[in-house]
Amino acid sequence: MSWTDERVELLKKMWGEGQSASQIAKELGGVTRNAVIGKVHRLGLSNRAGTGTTAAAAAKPEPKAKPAAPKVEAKPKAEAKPKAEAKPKPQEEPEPETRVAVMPPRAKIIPAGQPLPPQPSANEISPEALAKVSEIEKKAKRLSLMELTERTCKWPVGDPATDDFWFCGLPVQAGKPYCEAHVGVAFQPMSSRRDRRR
DNA sequence: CCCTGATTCGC
DNA sequence: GCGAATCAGG
Repeated sequence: MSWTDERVELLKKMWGEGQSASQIAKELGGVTRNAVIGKVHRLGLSNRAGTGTTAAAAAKPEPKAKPAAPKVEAKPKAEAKPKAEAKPKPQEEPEPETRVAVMPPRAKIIPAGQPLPPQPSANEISPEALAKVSEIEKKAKRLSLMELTERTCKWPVGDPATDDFWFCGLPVQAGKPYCEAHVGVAFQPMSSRRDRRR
């Protein structure tokens, strides 16, 4: 397969949308994610706004290899811009807090004598997410605490005080503590806080 | 172990 | 220019 205009265009589009290289490769077909990444670099559109990976490591090559490269590398580079240099960037805050963290079902610890706090956000989880969870819990591996590993979902199910307690144990993804379904419950997009008459 | 992107270098 | 191999991080 070669990089036709169409394919490059799709690559640019998807990359711009934040799709991963592997996803793009899958979509394009006939290429590996390495090919996609290589192309992305050649196109010069590498760094997307911080894709959480090796930005730092990228900046420090040459642990070995490449012996001689006596580049004179003089860089006068008198880049004088006549006007309009200042980039209007008052918007510095990258965290529009589109998500609301909801605590996992832990044992209720309520201060004695206190009325129940209104629990502003710990309720009203989207029906889809809940359905997904009930569905997923059928497939759950029901691991015990000691069976949990780095890549098993640590979502607790049941009452810790009884035998009927276990952890989901399904595969987690990319450093998250929970499986896909439980991540969906733990991190609610604020948009899902739709008004639901109670 | 799964994933991510980055870099190198023979082709 | 291409991309597999490798690296580095989550």
